[in-house]
Order: sequence, then structure tokens, then C-alpha cells
Amino acid sequence: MSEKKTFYITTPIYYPSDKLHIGHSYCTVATDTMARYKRMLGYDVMFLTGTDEHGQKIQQKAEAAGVTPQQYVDNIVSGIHDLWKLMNISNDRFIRTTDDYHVESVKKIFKKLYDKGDIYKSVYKGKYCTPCESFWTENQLVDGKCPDCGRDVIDAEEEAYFFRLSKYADKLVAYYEEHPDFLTPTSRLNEMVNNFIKPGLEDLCVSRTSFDWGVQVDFDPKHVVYVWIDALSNYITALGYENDKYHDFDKYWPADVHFVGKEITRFHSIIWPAMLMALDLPLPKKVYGHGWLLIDGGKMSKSKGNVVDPVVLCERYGVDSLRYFLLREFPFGSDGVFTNELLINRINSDLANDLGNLVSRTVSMVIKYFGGKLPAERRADDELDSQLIEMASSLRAKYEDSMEKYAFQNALIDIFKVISRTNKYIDETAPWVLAKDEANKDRLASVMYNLLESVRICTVMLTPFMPATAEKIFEQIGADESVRTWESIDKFGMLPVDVEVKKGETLFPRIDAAKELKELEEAQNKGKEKKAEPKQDKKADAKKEEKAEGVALIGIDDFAKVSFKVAKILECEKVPKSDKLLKLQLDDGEGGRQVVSGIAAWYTPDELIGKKVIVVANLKPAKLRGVESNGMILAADCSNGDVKVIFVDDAVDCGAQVR
RNA sequence: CGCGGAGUGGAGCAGUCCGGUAGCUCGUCGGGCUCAUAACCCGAAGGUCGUAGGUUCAAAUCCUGCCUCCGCAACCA
Repeated sequence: MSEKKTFYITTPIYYPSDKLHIGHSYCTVATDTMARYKRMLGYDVMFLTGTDEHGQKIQQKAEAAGVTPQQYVDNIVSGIHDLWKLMNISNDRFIRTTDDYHVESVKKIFKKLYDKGDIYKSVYKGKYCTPCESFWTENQLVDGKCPDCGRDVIDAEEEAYFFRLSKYADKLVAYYEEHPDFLTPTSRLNEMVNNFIKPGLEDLCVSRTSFDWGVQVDFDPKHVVYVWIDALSNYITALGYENDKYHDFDKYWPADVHFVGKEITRFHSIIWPAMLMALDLPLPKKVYGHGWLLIDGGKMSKSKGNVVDPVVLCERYGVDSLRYFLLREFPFGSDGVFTNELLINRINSDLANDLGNLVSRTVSMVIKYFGGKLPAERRADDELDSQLIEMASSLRAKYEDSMEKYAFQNALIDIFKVISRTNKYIDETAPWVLAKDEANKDRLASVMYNLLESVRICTVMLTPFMPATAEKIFEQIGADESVRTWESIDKFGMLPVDVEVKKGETLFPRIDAAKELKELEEAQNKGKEKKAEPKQDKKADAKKEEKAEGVALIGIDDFAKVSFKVAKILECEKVPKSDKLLKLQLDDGEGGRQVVSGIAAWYTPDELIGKKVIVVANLKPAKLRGVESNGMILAADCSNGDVKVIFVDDAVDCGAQVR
């Protein structure tokens, strides 16, 4: 019994402050596909995903929802489990940073680094803004003042633990030089070095005292471990590093690849390696920073209301269609623009027209001409057959080459070239003509066999991408387990001579694009309305989520703390060197005030002068672009992205209280 | 000079590292076929590869300047 080669691959652990969106699905599907591919090749694969559940934001979200942080994350995480089940994700483990064993390990890791001297207690010497109750580093200050409110900051100290990141700067650079493939795409490595290492690495603050939803530092209980050490170490604690839950750290570490989004490549290419160096552990072989899915050319975000829900798409078009689309449409290292139209077109042209239809017509012909089972008699025609056979036979090497480079898109393109070639082969050989003459039965059987073989070879390579569909195709073309393997596609002609096919369901029904796009749009709009006015008949946990997503309920006392007043705009001008800011002089009935508002993109000064608006009168003063602002003008975010100021009837006096 | 990405037929992209006939998908138009999911196959139209220079026998590709768009950051109180 020889030891199998191992392959350890991870997704980031996602932050369960909200439901996951298509971007998370993208990364996870890519990871899943790679894991399945490696398993097919015979590797002993460890595929890890999970959730990063601590931190202030979750604590706040939970408070807003009126539940404990643990209850809050439990609810979201159960949704994540459902999503991965739906999407056929084959992860071997799922780690939650709230799992006992992880917490235990993190404490030990923290202590270990502390004992070694790589974590030290110090003070956050820096600048403190008393009104904002916030610490700032020298670099964060704007003109030497608080970046939040623009007021003076004072030198202040807060106790915190620091990780000696600076100590590892040179070692990191040396490592990158020795391992040019460590971070892919390489453009991101340049970015890291130029932006973070060259200007000088600062030691990293790795504990907090301002919130307590996190792993407690056991030798100094008022501190909790901050995200870096807690979250990044999941990759080793999940293997049993410093805990007894698992025992395969030696087997799988170092990881073969961490798939991460480009926004967190920095943590994975600088902080994580430095941490591992400090722990005297080997570094992961590769970090792959994949691109983002952009919506309407911009980033997906809740406030834009353009978040794409993978569940809706799976339900409508099928999991495999979505999986295929994600990896076929977008080059893995770059950003891509996601649209419903693109999705539908891709499904129709590749999956329905080319692949699905090919399987369907092939199986139908075998049934029609041979009653479903091929006879043994054959007659080859080299001139017609050789090109197809050659293409199908050489596909595996090309595919492997692409897959090893994580070029999912290219792997799929090559498969579909063969699928197209196979469709063409049907035209060239015209089986319906052969079928008219009994003397051509042997030739016809050869043609059918070649079609089935070609489909089989493509399907094996599609299995990691579309596992459920591949299964269905194998059923239809009569491929048993022995001819679904990686080894079995090394050679053309592995199906049994008397292979028997079986008519099956339509694999990918064609989508009526025009109709579907309209319905999707309506569904999306409905989603928006739902948000504004939650439906009554929702299930209990869904309700909880709805509540969590929105703004927390407040009492009338809280509301009373805010002072809204009517004010008239007397003067208005653009703030110099700013894109978005207008400086407004208001008559608020009590001597006037100056307010800066970020509405320059939507209003010219002339449009505003003389109008009456509602202003938040007791907001802390702030400086924006160096200009003082005393209050805030109420305006509405429209669904199309516009901003409309709320104007008030001219009959209302300036200074009138609004409540 | 804040950091980075991108500009290629109507749309979306590949090709750019390692210069040499500009490629793919969709769409449009014409033809073929009838086994198949109105699917499949063939053909055609359509691009001076953002712009101005430079290097070269030869530039989408290398170098320089400029323009435009998009992320992030700064300015969304």
C-alpha cells in the first residue's frame, strides 16, 4: 500500500455577518472543482472551508438583532451549510472559529508567539480622539487631525499586544524571490511589495480591548485576539495543530494552495507567512488571489442593492449550469462582469445547444438505429474518423496543463472544442444516410461508437465542474464506473464494444432568454420591495435574518436624541478639490450654520439656493476636506443610485423642529 | 506625480510575458441537413487592436507621452 500524494486546498473562511452572495459561491465552486479534479487524479485531498465568526461587527449585528453573537452566527452558518449542500460542494471539513478546538489552538498559538517574543505587550501609542473614542496611527491622520471628525487628537496610550511583523519583512521579500510562484497572479505580488513592504512594515496590533466577542487571551483576560491570528490560523488548527480534535497536520501541511479573493491577498501573502515563520512552520506553496465578480461594472454591495443571490440562480437554472458558467465565463485571476444575460446565453449556447443536444441526438440515434445496443461489427473510415479521435485523445494532456495552472476557463474551452468537433462529425458522417442501407450497419456502428467515446472522454473531464450532470451523461451513454476514471481517458476506445445506451431526461432545457430576463428583473425588484416592507408569512428564522439585515429597532427616547430642523439654503458652492462635496450656508433660525454635503454629483449650487431642507441639527461637527460641517442634510438614496434631497414646503419657518 | 486594473469588428472576451497572415463566443445575413433540446453544420459581412510618437525588415504585442473608463484610498456626516 503506497502512500497517496496529498493535496490540501482551502477557501477563505467567510464572515457570517450576512448571507453569502455569488462572489462567495464563485470562490468556493472553484475550490471544489480543483479538489474534485485532484481526487480524480488520485490525490488524497483535504478541502477546507469555514467561517470567521468573531469580531466587533458580528457583535453589533447580533445586538441589533436582539440575539447573542453565538445565536446570530449559528443562524447564518446554518444557511451557509445549506448553500454548500445545494451547490454540491465536497469540502472535507468545515471550520468555525467558534469551534472549541480552534479557540483552544488560537490561545496556544498566541501564547507560543508571546513566549517566543514575537508578540509583545505594548501600548498603542498614538493619537486618540476623545470625542470619537478612537485610536489612530500617525499615517491615518488627516492633516494631523482625526480622520473621523477633523478635530485635534491627543497623544494617548492603550494597552495592546503586537506581533513583530517588521522583523519578517526581509525574510518575506527573500521568500518571494525564491518562490516566484508563491502568489498568483504575479501582478498582485508587485502590488504587495510596492504598497506594503517597501514603505516599511509596521508591527501588527493583534489584540483588542474594545469588544469581547473573540478568543480571550488567557494570560490577560481583558484582551481578545484580533482577527489576524484568530482567522488565519484556521488553516492549521483545522488539521489539528495545537489541538486534539484532528491529527493530520503532518500529513497535509503545508497547504498546496489557498484560494482567496483579491481583497485579502495582503493578509495571506504578508501576515500569514510571517506568522508561520514565527511559528517555525513551512509556508503554503501557493496563494491564488482570484478576481471579483462585478455587477453593472461596479462592486457588489448591499447598499447598491445589486447583490446576486446564488440560491435563486441555482433554483432557476440548476446548480451545474451555474457552476459551469462561473468557471467558464471569467478568467480566474481577473475581475469579470456578471449579468443575467451572460449567464443565460452561456447556458443556452454551450450547455443546451452543444453539450446537451449532442448527448441527446447521439443517444437517440443509437436507439433508433440499433435499438439501444451497438452490434460488434465495425468499419472504420480513417479519413473521417482520425481527426475526431486525435482531438479527443489529446484532450487530456491539454486539460491537465490548464488545470494545473488553475486556468479553469481554458480547460473548459478545450473540452468544448472537442464537443463542437463531435457535433461536426455527425454532419460529416451523416448517420441518417448510412442508416438507409443495411450494408452500412457496421460503418454506422463505428460512427455511433466514436460519438459515444468522444462524449465519454469530455464528460470525465467535466466531472469536477459538473458532478451531477456528468453522472447523468454517463448513465445515458452506458458508461459504467470503470470508464469514468482519469486513467480511462488516456486512450480512445474504452467503452465496451456492445455498449448500451439509455434515453434520459433533457440535461439542459433551453432557456427563453427574453422571457427569463424579464422575470428575473421582476424577481429582483420584488426583492427590493420586500426589504422595505417585510412580508408577514415569512418563516421564523428568515424573519430573524430580515431584522438583522435592517436597522435595529430603537426606542422613542433614542429617536428624541436626534434634533431635526428645517433650514433654508442661503449660499452654496463646491468644496475645492472635491468631487462630491458642496458647502452650504443655512438659515436655521438661530444664527445660521455651515454644512458640507456629499451631493455635488446630483445637484448644482444654483438648484439648491433658496430651497428649504431638513438638517440634523445636533450632529457632532466634522471636517470634510478641511471644511467644517455642522450637521447633515437629509436625502434619499434612490434605487437607481441617484440621491434626492428632501425638500420642505416653503411655508415652514426656518428653525422649525421636525419630529 | 497616491496604488492598481482596463481600452481589440454591434456586444462580451482571448491574444500582449517570448514581436511576424487579428482569433473566439453571441448577434446579423445567406446556404446545408433532418439524428437532435427551432438544436447541428458550412459560408459571408463587420476591426487602420484608445491616441501620438519611437525602436524594428516587421508592432495589438517592446519603449515614451497623452486621452478615456473602472476599482481602492482620500471627500459620501
